Amino acid sequence: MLSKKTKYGLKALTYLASQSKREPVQISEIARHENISQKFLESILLTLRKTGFLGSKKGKGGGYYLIKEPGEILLTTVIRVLEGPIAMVPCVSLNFYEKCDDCPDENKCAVHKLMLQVRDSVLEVYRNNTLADLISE
Amino acid sequence: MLSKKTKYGLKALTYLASQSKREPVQISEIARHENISQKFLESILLTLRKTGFLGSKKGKGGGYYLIKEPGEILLTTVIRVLEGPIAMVPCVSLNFYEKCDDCPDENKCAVHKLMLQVRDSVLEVYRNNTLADLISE
DNA sequence: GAATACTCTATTAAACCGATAGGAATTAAA
DNA sequence: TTTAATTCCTATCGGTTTAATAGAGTATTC
Repeated sequence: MLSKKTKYGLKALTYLASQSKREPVQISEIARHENISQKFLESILLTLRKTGFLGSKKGKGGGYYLIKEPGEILLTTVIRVLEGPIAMVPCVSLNFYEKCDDCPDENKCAVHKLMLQVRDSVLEVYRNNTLADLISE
Repeated sequence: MLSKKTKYGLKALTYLASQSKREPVQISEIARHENISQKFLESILLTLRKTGFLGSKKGKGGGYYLIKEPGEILLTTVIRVLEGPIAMVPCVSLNFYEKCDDCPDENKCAVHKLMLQVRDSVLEVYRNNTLADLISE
């Protein structure tokens, strides 16, 4: 299941991407427009800023804005920041690899074999999509 | 993340599938061979029996066994039983569809658009694999 | 009838998730 | 210079899920 954090984060990003101008948009506006709990959204936008997707401006007239072009923001990176590993098991994760406790030999493991395929096919989807692709015309 | 339930279930199924004879295999043997908590595995095998993948025999010499050929067992069905929906959001699920509370229009939703693609690509992987494909030669 | 092994229900501990609270820091405008 | 608006940060909470365990119950074989 996709966490609400990721879901809300993606929605907020696309909302920002669909703005005609790159000017600060307030949390409250995004929350209202996307039906998201404002306080929860706060924490999400904060991590998106700390991880380099958003810029922010404090104080009156402040808000959040994209600091890259939507076409340059790959979904792989967004998902990894918000949701964590793309792989469904750590033993097939590219960025968060961990060996299984059980499982003496990965190459003979059915789960490993299957989840490798899943990882690759999901990864391809994410790699083929930027934020720009998600904005509906 | 894949739950341990699904992981263990898949391992148990492939272990049973790799048996030369379709004779009952005891829970304890599977648990030992795959490094799984026996009690936990018990409940998993029980649901696999109730959902038509396994047969069982009680008493001495009893155990669990496959009741279909490994080549006939699609991963889609196994995953749905053990893990639940394949889709990452209910609004793109084929078998467990639910509308989102937020989100006035699915067709304009970025998350929906993306997760549709993910669902399709994952589904293709599961559809192209049977239990037989997961057994290492 | 005794041993074996599946069946079922209940409980637990830990982890995670979504949401909330409250105040500190910063900025713009009056 | 004061006030209002807004992000920033930390802490916490209730609920749910997960993985595992315990133990009694039931069926079968030898």
